[in-house]
Amino acid sequence: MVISAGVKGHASEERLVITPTMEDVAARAGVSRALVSLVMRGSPKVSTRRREAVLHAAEELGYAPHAAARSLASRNSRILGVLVSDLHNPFFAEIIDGIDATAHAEGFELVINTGGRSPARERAAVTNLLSFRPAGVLLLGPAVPASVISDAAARLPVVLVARGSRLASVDTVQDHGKVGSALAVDRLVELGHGRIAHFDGGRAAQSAARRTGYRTAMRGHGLEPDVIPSEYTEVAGEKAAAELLARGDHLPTAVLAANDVNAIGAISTFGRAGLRVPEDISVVGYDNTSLAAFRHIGLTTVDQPRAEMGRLATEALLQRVRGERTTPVRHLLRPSLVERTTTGTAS
Amino acid sequence: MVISAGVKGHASEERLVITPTMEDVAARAGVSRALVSLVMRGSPKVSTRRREAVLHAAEELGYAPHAAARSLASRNSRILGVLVSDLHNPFFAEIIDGIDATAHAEGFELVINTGGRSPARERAAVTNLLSFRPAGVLLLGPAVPASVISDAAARLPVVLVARGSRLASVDTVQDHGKVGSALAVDRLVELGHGRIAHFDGGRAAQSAARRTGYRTAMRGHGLEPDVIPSEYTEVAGEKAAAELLARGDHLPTAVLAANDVNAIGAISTFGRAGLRVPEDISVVGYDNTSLAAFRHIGLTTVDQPRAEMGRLATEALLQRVRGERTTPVRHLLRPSLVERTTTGTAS
DNA sequence: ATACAGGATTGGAGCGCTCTAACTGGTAGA
DNA sequence: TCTACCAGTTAGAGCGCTCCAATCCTGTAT
Repeated sequence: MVISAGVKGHASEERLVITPTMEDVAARAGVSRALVSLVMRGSPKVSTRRREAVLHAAEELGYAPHAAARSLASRNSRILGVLVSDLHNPFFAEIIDGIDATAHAEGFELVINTGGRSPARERAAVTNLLSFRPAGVLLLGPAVPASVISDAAARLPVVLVARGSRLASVDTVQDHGKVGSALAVDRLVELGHGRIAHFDGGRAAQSAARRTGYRTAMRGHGLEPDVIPSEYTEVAGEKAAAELLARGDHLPTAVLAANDVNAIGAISTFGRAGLRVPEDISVVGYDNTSLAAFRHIGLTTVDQPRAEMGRLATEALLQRVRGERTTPVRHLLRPSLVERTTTGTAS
Repeated sequence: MVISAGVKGHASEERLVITPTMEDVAARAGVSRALVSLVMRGSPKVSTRRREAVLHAAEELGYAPHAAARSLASRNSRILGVLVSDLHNPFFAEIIDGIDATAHAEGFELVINTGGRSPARERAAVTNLLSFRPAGVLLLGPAVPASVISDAAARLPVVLVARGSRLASVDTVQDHGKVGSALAVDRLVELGHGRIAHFDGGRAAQSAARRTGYRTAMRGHGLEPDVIPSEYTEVAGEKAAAELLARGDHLPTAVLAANDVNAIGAISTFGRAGLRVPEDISVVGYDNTSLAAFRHIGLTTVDQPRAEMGRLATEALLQRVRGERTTPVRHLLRPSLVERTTTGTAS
């Protein structure tokens, strides 16, 4: 049986501490640990004299609060978990950019995990994320079954980006693909185009919405839709363009591509075939990736406000975290058309 | 004075616990908390019967260990801190991709922080990162003063990516800019080029190495270096190309641009001036961003293996974390030339 | 001088976990 | 029968912090 314990000691010894604790700062400033805690949390009920003494001591020791200890003791965390289905995809990178800015402005840190496009790995990633007991999580384009999402949502606030949900406990942020396509079609019609083809994105995310929007808009103008199955890649864009060219005469005068990369593929095929863009054929992309902005390319495209999506998702999450809202929010972002040099009046 | 404390109680009550703790699992499995801890850490010294009982109880309760409590108690963490000077830049996004893969394979999680190109914000970000008491930190292209780096390195393993250091306590991972430039020059000379200009990257990172490599290689071939000050942007590339054109006759037959984006700017200016690439002038980029690979662009460029850099950086960091090495490592990655369609024989 | 208010400060318990040392109940050797 | 041993298990302290309640001031009113 230990008789005399209690001599904490290490704080009073003036040896160099590798990673100082609150106790060390308190000893150096000649105050209690609790007071240091108050100062570190910016409490107003500390006298100026003590506050300065504490800050000075902390500075000298190079002290920074231990986040894990802090969140353990306070039973809440300043961490937001982020699951990205694919970090490689710049689309998500730019959304994270928006999340990052908003979260940091509100004093939250990000713990980022990737799913690598595999539902099994994503599931593990979610469990991992939850082990940090974050204040909430943001799932970017997750491929996990809905049950994983509802389980998580039962424990903490969850926001889905680029994926829908019917759960009342989760918020969602997506772009309005139908509107985006319609925007492009409307403008092309305005420019005098009547034969407008659409290269679609196959079974990939958002593809159906864009296709439907295209069809509806065409019919609204009394025009016949002309969908050519394609994919979200450059090669698929080249292939779809080649199919179009193989028709011979009566070519469309404009193409709404599946996305930017697909549009660029189409443009190179048209170019090799001797067609000038936009004089002979107009091309519109989708996403407004940084790619589209290069003068060398100058792609007219539908802008999907990715950073904005990140911001909205984070704000929605923080509202739940703070308990300001319990009803679900469904953000459907309004896309906009960015006109550059690949569109012109119909020939 | 409290006489009878000790009745923790909450574990034995069978009510639904929102976020179960080890205590809850122990109560349900009919064992001690310590045993649950052993099971969760995969200790071999637990009987099969108990192990299964514990895992079963954990499964039923949906229990996952609390990472913060775990790292607080064990005094070490499974977190790696990552500071990105600019998440917006795809160059870093791809490096993070490599870091992410390696770290997760080794069971580490990433806490990512951005500096937003401002040394002051980066400094704050480093402090923030350290508050998580990560096992180590990776600084990607940091702009902070060297003192911040050495302070951090005094506390934990630090690896610098895309920045050099003389500190024995930090490892560095960079690409060998001199070699990359030389590679491009050598190949151009092989193609018969004699007048090769270089648009440089000004004061930005890696710029000096690339410039020096260019100069040395040129002199090695008995050729006169011709450096035109520029920057890592498309606009700067356009401007440098215009300067070149303004010289009138005796134009170079090839240009080694500062980077890919700079090269694309140069190509558009050349194109507008009626020069064909590569028939009239060859252009080589640097970085091999995804941009360069587009067939529409087909840029010949020097490849910098970004994912590989992320992997090497993470491995170096983990070696230090595990105490396997204390001597510094300086990775100088060997770049390679990727030939596409913007280079040809000298006219 | 005495009481009191209210701001400033502090002790101590406890967050969920790990880790050491100690304990348990067999089993085997003397 | 006694001791030794060992795999399996557990109690208890403590990681660095927050938060509550209790205590200590200091100035002002009485």
